Amino acid sequence: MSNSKLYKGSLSTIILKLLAENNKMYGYEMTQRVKELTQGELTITEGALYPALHKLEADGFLEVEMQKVDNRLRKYYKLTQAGTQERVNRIEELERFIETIQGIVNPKPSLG
Amino acid sequence: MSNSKLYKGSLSTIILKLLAENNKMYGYEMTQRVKELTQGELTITEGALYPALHKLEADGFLEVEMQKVDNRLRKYYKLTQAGTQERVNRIEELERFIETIQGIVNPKPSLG
DNA sequence: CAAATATACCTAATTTTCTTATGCATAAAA
DNA sequence: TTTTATGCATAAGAAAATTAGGTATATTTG
Repeated sequence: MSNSKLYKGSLSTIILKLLAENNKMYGYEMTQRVKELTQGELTITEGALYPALHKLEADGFLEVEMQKVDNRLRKYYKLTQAGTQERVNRIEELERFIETIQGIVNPKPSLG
Repeated sequence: MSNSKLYKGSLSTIILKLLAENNKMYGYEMTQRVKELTQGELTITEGALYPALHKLEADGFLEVEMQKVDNRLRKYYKLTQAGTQERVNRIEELERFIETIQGIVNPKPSLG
């Protein structure tokens, strides 16, 4: 039941935000963290996550570091300097969107 | 400058919300209303709007009424009964998304 | 009066960003 | 031993935008 719809365009912002708070994370870890943070409301699918990570890396916002744990390979991502700046922009944009859409969904009556 | 990004998936919710408050509206009017409501922050492009209106109509959520004003044709849309219900669902979904994403962007520290 | 802007609709090509469905591999649990 | 969990990946397809046109009338501006 439930499971909030992921509005297209918000995923990479979520990734940048997670990495800003955790220094380095690997893909699978992100899917689990989002489940925790949202009490299961939001599920990041791997089909969406991995291509998004690759794109952020190609754009120079993330850098990669491989690590073997329990004989399984993990691909750790962390923010580059450009990624740190991009995160600020994206969060700002997301917050502006939320304010903006609340101006439509919960319009304040004009004064006067 | 500015102009908030429209997260993909939110447009039809905006349309349903506008029609719930204005009984009937035509496309061009919606683009202007959104500009007003958001102080120019959000611009609904016609390339996005018209296909979205057609889809909502095809899905049975909107009905159409033509009207000629000043020798120009207007296509007024209004909610059907199904559309009125759909509006409730979509607004709910959007608000759940906003709460959910704020749980990620502004996570509350766990108690204890 | 001519040109630009505003009003009003539309669509087609392309791009972005998902979902769904796979595939591979190792480890732990049932 | 089969399922679930961990961990990566991609490919086909769908959804929903952007961008860039097109048509037509009315109004404003230089």
